[in-house]
Amino acid sequence: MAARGAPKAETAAFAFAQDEASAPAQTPPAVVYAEVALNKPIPQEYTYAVRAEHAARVQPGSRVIVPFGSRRELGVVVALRPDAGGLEARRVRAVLDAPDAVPLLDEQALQLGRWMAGYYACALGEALAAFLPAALKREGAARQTTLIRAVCERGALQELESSHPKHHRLLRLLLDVGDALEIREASRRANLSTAFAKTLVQKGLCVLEKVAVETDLLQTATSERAKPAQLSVDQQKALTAIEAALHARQFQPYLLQGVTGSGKTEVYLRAIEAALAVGRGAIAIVPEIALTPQTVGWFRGRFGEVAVLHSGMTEAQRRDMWLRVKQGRARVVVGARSAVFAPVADLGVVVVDEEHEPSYKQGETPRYHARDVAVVRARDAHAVCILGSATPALETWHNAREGRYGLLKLATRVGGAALPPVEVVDLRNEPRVDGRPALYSKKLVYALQDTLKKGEQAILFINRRGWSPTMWCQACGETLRCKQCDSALVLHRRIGRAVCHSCCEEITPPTACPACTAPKLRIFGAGAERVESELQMLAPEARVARMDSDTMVRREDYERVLERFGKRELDVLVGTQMIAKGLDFPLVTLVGVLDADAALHMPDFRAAERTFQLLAQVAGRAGRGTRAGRIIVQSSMPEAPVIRAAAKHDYESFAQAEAKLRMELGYPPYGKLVRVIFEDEDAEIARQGAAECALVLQRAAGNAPDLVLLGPGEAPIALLRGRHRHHLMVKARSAVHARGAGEALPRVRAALRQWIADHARPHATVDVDPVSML
DNA sequence: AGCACGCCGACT
DNA sequence: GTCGGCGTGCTC
Repeated sequence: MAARGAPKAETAAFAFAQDEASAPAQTPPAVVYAEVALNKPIPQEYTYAVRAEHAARVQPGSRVIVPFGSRRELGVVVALRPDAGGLEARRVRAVLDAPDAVPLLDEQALQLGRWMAGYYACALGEALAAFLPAALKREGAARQTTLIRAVCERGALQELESSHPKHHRLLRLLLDVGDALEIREASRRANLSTAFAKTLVQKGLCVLEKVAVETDLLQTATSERAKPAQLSVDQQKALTAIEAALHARQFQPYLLQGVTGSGKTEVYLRAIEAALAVGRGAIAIVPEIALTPQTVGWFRGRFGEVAVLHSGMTEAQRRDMWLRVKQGRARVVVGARSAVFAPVADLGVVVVDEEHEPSYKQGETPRYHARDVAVVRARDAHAVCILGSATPALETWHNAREGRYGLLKLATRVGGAALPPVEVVDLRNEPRVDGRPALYSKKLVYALQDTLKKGEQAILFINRRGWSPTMWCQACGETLRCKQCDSALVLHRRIGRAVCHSCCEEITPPTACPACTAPKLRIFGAGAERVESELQMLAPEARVARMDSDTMVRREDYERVLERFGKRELDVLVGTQMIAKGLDFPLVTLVGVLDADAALHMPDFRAAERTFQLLAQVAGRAGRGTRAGRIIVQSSMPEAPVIRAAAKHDYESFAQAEAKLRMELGYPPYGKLVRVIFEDEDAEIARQGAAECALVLQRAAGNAPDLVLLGPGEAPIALLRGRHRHHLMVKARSAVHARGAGEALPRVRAALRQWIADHARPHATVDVDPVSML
């Protein structure tokens, strides 16, 4: 909420003196006072006087411009009061402006914001900032956006390569896109500030374009999805339950569990239809990666006026969409994570598709989980919340089992196609190449050749970008690491650079070991780039495309590749996460997972769950047509229970086994986690801060039963962007199961808040219900 | 988070 | 002598 146009030379003292001098004589008196929440990590609201001229426009939920120190800030009014609440009158400053004729946030939004601030331990203003599109968080709504376009040849890259690596990265992105990009968007994608874009313009390599783009990028897409005349028995049952709750105006969360192809989407669409029929609105959130024109098209095709909120849109477009919803011109919203906050009046249905997706957790403040916000929002609105998944998060599974969520199961695939069998290949038994397991097992190679011979298609999945994730020196054993992050650099051959996947920083790969100067670095391991390349050697005649965030720079790239794949102009898709979801091609009869263990090795109690979900999702891509499918999963630990359960498509037995472990260890859903991350440029300060804070928390906890402090210790990513990281974890048994934790946890949280308030360094971040432990 | 104020080291 | 480092404290 940085306000623009702040008076340049005005100091705090000067502004204060001026207010004071003019207040009694000339300024009209305040008619009311406003509590204003600012988007800053200050656990407090501020009181401002409201003069008569602004009174009508200053309501709870209104945005206001206020003086704050020496600056102007945009904040949100969270309450009005008749007096300044015992605050010394001369210390109260006045609201400068109120831009909205009508409050942008309603009472329910403020209530949800308060819940978020309390639950996720952030300031109210930070929570409320999540409700507004970026363009409305700044003073003076932008009527136009600035786009940047590269106007040079690729040759210009070379000059920047070693001297200005950041400019090089940004310019390459722009050249790859080959089109104008919003300046903010381009900078965000290159993980840079907008300053670098401006330098490129100054050098004459790029130009800026001011455009008043108001059109919806995805508007053109309406994909027909035939409305089935008849629902399956399970679908009908689910819908009947949903409609009953909807008509009773009763809060009801549901877990809608069904494998891919079982018809969850049709249930969402009918539920939304039912909400509209009784005059209520609806929100559907889907993982960012699944928010394709096709998905949006299903909703547009059925409902016509659908607002889409998506990160691929410009700020102006998102602002317009948001306002369209606010004005009630669109009653159905489809969007990614942040769309849970869409200002839909009289919400009847909230859908969270693929509710287990970790991307629903926001990585920055406010660190909310969109699925959990959806449930709370539905509760406040007396709405139905539908959480859909084939492989629910264990938390959701548990809630359904305990009866807190209704369970709606879709048992069969529509059309009755059976899930194809999974064949697990033990990589340890494969002949070694260079002392390392081969990338492709013999079984996978044969299956691929067979598939190609039959004119069918295949999908190969590897959960890593780039060519090779490790470059190491045989002489001294060192691996090449990012200086800023300490994580291993990944070789990307196409661009000929070594890239840090943590901070996006990249270097030209050195020819000699930086540590011991031995002349050669060896390459070890594989990413999508290498998988693709090796495939070309194994099956030279195969027409292959790679889909990962390196090759899919533009939205159109993605669409075009899928279109070609659908038209059988391609035989094999190689890709990362990006191809794990949603693809529905009847001629795909083979799915290969090259390294099923990758996710299992993550330092995370959810590693097994992730692995299961990933395998199930990828497996769902095969055999969707009439021909039988095959799934080949390569693993170095095929006896692991997760792999075995995944091979049998047996979610329930996996969930039960996993639940047992979680219960024993007190992890979610049987316990609650709060993670605190301590960061500082100085490793010692980070370490000591963590240790000291841990001690304070331990004291606050006393010897409460069922409340455990884990750590402190180095975070798995111990160095990120030049900041050393330590962390600790508070683990509390769920109140239902525990005695004592109910009181101890709030006590610990209060102590934590206090400690953070008292210490500027190291910087501490609180992550409630963390989803990543890195 | 900014940002101003305030107190100690290497420069014209 | 001063410019500038970043610790500390405040913002209605």
